[in-house]
Amino acid sequence: MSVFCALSNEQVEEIDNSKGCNFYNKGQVVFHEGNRTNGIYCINKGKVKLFQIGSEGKEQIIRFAKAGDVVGYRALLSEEPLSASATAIEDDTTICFIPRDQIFSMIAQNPNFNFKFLKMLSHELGEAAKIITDLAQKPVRERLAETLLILKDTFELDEEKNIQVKLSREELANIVGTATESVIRLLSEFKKDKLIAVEGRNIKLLNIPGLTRVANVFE
Amino acid sequence: MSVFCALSNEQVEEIDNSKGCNFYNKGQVVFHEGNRTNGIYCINKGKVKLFQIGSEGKEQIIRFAKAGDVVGYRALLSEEPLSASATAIEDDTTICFIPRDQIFSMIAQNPNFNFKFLKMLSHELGEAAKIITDLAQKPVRERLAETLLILKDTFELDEEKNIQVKLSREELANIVGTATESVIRLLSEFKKDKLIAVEGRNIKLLNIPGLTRVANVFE
DNA sequence: GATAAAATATGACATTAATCAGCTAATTTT
DNA sequence: AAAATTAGCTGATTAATGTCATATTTTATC
Repeated sequence: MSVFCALSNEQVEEIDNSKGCNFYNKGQVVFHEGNRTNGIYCINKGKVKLFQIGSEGKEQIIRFAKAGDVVGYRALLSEEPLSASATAIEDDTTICFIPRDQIFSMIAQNPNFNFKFLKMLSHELGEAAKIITDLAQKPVRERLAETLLILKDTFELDEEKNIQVKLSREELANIVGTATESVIRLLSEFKKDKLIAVEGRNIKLLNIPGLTRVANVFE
Repeated sequence: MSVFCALSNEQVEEIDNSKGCNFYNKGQVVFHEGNRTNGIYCINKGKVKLFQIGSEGKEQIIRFAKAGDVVGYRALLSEEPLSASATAIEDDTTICFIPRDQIFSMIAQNPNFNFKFLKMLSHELGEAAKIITDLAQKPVRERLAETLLILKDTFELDEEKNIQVKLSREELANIVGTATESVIRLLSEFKKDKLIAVEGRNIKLLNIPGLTRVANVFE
């Protein structure tokens, strides 16, 4: 549920008047880690990945955002530089920029909007803690299975159980925190075990309970 | 800087009247992962560790809190169960509980207090993202060096450069995400390289630039 | 202060996963 | 359409780190 559903009609209109929309093709940069931001970005259409560059120059994907999601709010609210870069992972991704003052005045005026932000941030923080525990404790195989399940929850499956996002093997590796080759090998294992079907970048989840077992998730 | 410095004198007094303070000895549980919380916990004195239990029953330390810090706010604000457990890591740790209604009404009444929370949450989220990237990409040796530097920033050094917190090798391993034996071996390596001195649970940082180099941190 | 228990230390070994190399398939560019 | 680039795949090898066994030291308990 978007933070903006907390706004009144007038407030939505106010935002509509001040916001600027931009189009991005796959691979185009929305914002860059380390820069300052002066507002937040709302995904209207398409998908983006948020990632940091580690000390060896390797990309680490922190999270994804899709239509209805907001990115860049962390840096705005903490008044720190952007902690991650964002790039579109689909063509025709449409993103609106809402300037800082708009956001701050609405937080001040509208308690609901404010609580939505508090809730969103604290929820994200809980998700981050789970990821930390998994990265620290689970082997690669389990983390990959879990990543597939998280992608399912984030982007949903179509009628044929395909995860509704297309990622390269390398990008999957950059979520899981492993080498591209390991992802390739493990995906074929999952395929052999009839847990998934793979066609290029299309991944079909054939056996979700099975994947959940591999991921060793119990919630 | 504590969130409470945003409060007026009357508000501080109001909290003082409603809050309940408790004492905890080393090892005692402040709250338990999975439970609901109905307020937040302010550390008055002492130190606590926040941790999750991973799927194999292993503890993963997510963060620490010391006098002036607040814990339990994530679960309160997200209206989710507590994502971590908290236990005291020092004797005579004193913690006050501030009930939910107090907090929510102050957030609503006092924009400064509100922004402090937004800032604290979004800052934490940025720290979590860094930890994720490090866990995913850095080898154990670098992560241990970095952990020592983070402990230094959190708890500071005394006049003799000792980190002002006492942790077991196992606890260090549960921050780094490694085996206790690996921590033991790496600490002796660091000792041999004159980066640190170790006396029981006392760790002296002899060469911070050296440790920074090992941790491969560039900020 | 003796005994038990827990924490720390060390070595040998097993396992996981990264790296490297080479090869094939798929895209993109010209 | 050919050439070039990128992505995906596979096998062999190496390096990192976890596990297990055992010894030693420290701390807690009686």
